[in-house]
Amino acid sequence: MAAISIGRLADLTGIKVTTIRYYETVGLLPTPTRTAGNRRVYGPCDVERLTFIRRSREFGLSQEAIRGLLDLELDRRQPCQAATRIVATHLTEIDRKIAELEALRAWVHKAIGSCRGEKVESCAIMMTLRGRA
Amino acid sequence: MAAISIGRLADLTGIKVTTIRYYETVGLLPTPTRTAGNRRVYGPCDVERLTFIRRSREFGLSQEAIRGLLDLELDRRQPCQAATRIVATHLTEIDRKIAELEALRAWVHKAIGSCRGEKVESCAIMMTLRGRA
DNA sequence: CTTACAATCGACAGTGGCTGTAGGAGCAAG
DNA sequence: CTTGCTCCTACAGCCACTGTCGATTGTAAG
Repeated sequence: MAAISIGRLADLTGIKVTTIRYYETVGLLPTPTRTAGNRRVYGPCDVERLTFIRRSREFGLSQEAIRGLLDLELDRRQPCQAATRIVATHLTEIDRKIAELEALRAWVHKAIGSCRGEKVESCAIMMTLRGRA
Repeated sequence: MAAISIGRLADLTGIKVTTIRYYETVGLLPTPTRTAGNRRVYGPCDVERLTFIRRSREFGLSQEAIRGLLDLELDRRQPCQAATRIVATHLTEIDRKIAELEALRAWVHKAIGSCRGEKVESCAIMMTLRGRA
């Protein structure tokens, strides 16, 4: 059998040891078996599952979303609409955040552009922050 | 004297009562005087200061940055380079976040686009999440 | 004056997704 | 046997708040 320690699992997946233990506490990873010396023992399935989690996190998916996708992995013969829905919702969220940041960027950019290097009292940026609008 | 209660201050500035108390604990607002019945009493300066904080938060500035700007407000005759630097740093950070989200968006969009409505096992999105890359 | 109700009080837990710290115990090589 | 690495649990901290609790104070109506 391929017994894998937590450190080895960390190396294999690129997830830190502390984060692996954290994922266990929040239920993203099942509680593993232990050695006589109380060390966690993992197998190939855990490598796959944790890799799936890492990739999902790289996608920016929330733990809740990842939980949903992991549930779908339990029965791979289902149609994949549920998966698509989760990821599409996430895409919408990304678009919303981008739009928010673009608007913010324009505002901050404009404020900086109108500063003429004056004193704090008359600085356009500071005026904007004090302003009533 | 214009004695202002915490609730009135909240209405005047658009900041929640709980948040005002929170700002006091973290030092963004000074500890106010109290009535005989232990209620916080504010004045016009507090309205100005809290408005400044609200506007700065709308800019997306961190508490640390806001603290820096509030310090500058203490001596308004200084040149405003320090203020400009704080806000410019923030702009850079916004740009970085936008770039990050754009890249993420492209990746997620591509993954969704390649899904052909199959079963979970063969779904392109799920394959991507399982993948070794 | 009483009663009802709104406003306020302090303290502390929870959010998400981890990271960091403290103080140990297990285990292989030299 | 000792050194040095990995691993263990438990808990605090990050950010910027929000929510909850029961207790107290202020105020308007009856």
